[in-house]
Amino acid sequence: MLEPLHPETRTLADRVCDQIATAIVKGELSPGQKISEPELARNYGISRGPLREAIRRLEGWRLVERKPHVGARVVQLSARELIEIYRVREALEGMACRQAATDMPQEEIDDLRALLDAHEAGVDQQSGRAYFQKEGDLDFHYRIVQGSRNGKLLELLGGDLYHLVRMYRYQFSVSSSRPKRALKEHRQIVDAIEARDPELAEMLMRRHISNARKNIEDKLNAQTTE
Amino acid sequence: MLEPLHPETRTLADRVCDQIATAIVKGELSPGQKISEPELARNYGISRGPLREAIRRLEGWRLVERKPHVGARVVQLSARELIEIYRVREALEGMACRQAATDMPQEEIDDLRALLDAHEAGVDQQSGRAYFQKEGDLDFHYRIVQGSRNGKLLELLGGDLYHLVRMYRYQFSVSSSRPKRALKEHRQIVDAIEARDPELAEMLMRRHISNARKNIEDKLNAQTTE
DNA sequence: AATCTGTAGATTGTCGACAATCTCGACGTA
DNA sequence: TACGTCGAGATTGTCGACAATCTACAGATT
Repeated sequence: MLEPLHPETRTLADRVCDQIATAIVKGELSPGQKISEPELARNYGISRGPLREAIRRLEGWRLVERKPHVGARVVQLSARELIEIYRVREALEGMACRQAATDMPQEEIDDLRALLDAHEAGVDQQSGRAYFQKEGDLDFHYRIVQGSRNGKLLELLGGDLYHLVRMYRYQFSVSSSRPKRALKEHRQIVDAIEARDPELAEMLMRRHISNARKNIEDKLNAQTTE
Repeated sequence: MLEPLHPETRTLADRVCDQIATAIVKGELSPGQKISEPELARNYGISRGPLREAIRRLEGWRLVERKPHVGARVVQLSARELIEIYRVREALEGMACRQAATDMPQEEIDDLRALLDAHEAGVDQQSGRAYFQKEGDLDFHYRIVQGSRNGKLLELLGGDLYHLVRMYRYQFSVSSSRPKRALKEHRQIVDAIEARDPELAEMLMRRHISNARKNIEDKLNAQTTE
């Protein structure tokens, strides 16, 4: 049984969907910007059929909003929505963390510790700082959700919400202005999971995300007030 | 300013998407059944273009699963997935209920009580029993999520999860074999919300959904063991 | 000047046709 | 008989063209 030699087994619409999603997350397509089907089709070198299918899926991921007979626009998340997302994360990831304390295999816990070590090295030195603070943090959270062994949870957090949070981080470029503090909280969480203490693990995760939310709220208030 | 007289302002793909979603939820399209694009297109009297877009969105709603170059199938949710959904609901609706206790307007609380009265009347008499137990219960939960005033929460619970739970109820036709008990729990929840007691409201909702989950687990175990 | 109307252009929605890929049964070989 | 190969048919993926709708600007009217 050979792995697919054909370099592209996935469909055009699938690939373009990922490309557009990345472009939106990284801000190459500005929030609120109108999405012109003919233009995008030319850019990606495909016809409008697959492109429209890709847009339909992005709509499901809440990365674009569509009005019939008018067109699609890149979502523009408000401060309010961002706070809402963090409240949802608090509930969901709190639960994920509790279940991870029960079901996450020791091997994955070890990997998680290794990840944190890498983060620490990245925080100390200037190089790679952006990466570890932006995507690395999400990677940590993602792994814990995986550890919960709850597929629906992974779908929700790893799907819609994950994209939106990544998008927010790139847009506001507020890569967690409290890296050392966050790293310490991460270590506490892993400790609780390894100690197989579900209550503590959930509590720590909720507090961790709650702290992040308050941090954002303060920044947004400062921006608005100044 | 007139409301649209044009009977159908929505797009073909949108309408067909809803039609197919309903058909799946009600079991007219069996779980696991293959979705033939040419056949469905003929049935609904449209071409394959809009149909494919509809399928793409259904895929986002987790009502169908698609494999490239093979086709789409109606999802078939396992007992495990069903339990997972209920655990997610426990976390999310618990939070929704807590926020509803803070932010839900008195007017909506009154409406909610009226809804419960209607349910009680429906439970007593045989007629309409199926409705109140199936959709009525979901209606109750939906309104509380609305009361939380958290848009993301409404998207998550009112989107993917809502469809899947409805689908499960039709498929297994286990319309809550504990209607009186459930109704009593509903009333307690509304009381807690009206008393503006967030902690109690969350706790009661979590226990309510947890009870429903255990109820399902027992039934599934009985089915498997017998 | 401000508002309304109507037309031109562009964009979105829909369709049918063609190409690429998969499915499944027939055939041949060990 | 069991297994692998091959090919016909059907299905999915992609494309370009046409129809329906919206947007924006120019001109007319009060």
